[in-house]
Amino acid sequence: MSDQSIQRDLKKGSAELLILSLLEAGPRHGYEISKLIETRSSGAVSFRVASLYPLLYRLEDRGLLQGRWVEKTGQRRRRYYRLTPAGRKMLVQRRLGWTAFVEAIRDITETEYA
Amino acid sequence: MSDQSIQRDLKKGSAELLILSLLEAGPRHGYEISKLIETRSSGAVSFRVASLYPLLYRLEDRGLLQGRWVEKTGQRRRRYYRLTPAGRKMLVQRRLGWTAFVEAIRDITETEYA
DNA sequence: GGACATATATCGTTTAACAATATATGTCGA
DNA sequence: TCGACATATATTGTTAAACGATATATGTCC
Repeated sequence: MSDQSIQRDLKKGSAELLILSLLEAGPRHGYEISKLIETRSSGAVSFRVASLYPLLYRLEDRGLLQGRWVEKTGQRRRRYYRLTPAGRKMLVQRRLGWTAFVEAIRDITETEYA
Repeated sequence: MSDQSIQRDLKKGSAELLILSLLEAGPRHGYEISKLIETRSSGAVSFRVASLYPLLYRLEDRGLLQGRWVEKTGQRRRRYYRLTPAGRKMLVQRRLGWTAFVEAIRDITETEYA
């Protein structure tokens, strides 16, 4: 397992939390979400389009997001997503789950020599 | 994506860190590692045997662990694994990578209303 | 008009955790 | 003695999420 695939696997469980969090403050479109993830993490984390767009579709299918096409002159068409009430509830759950998981990893991995 | 599969995916990138960490202090066998993960995390994290044993084989194949069969009367045979020098180096990398990842997630997801 | 950022779409590949199942031994109580 | 349970390792096939690659299309800037 390369460092790269570790990074890939690390992302698997956290992607949903990332998207929901970024939509908490208001609607955003896919490309914007992608760039936010990169810039806020200083490049440490990024999602490829072949991961991000299907993830948005899944979240919409599950009723956590609602998408809306917006077309303006001088811009490519964009699909803006906003959190549904169910999405907000799930965000709360995902934050709790992530915190608990990080704590569990710390409990397991902290050195015994400390 | 169910809560259960999220938990599954969360584990994907962290399993290697867990194993390497638990072998830092000395050799352990697979079943022991499995129980340690459960007890130290108070049941929050556990790996099934169909995940754990193949992972140990992969780590040994990659030269990060070295396994040794130990048979004692009054006990089932056990395979004890210890960290190789390469495994210790990898452990350092995995700790750094995990910390960086957790920080990145925090940077991306922290609420904008704070 | 050429390079690059913006913006979305999708096929096929990879791979790690797991459910299920199997084998085998030791312990403890009824 | 027999059944239940913990200990201990092994393996087959399934599932699902990120990604590489590729595609389409528009806006900007030199």
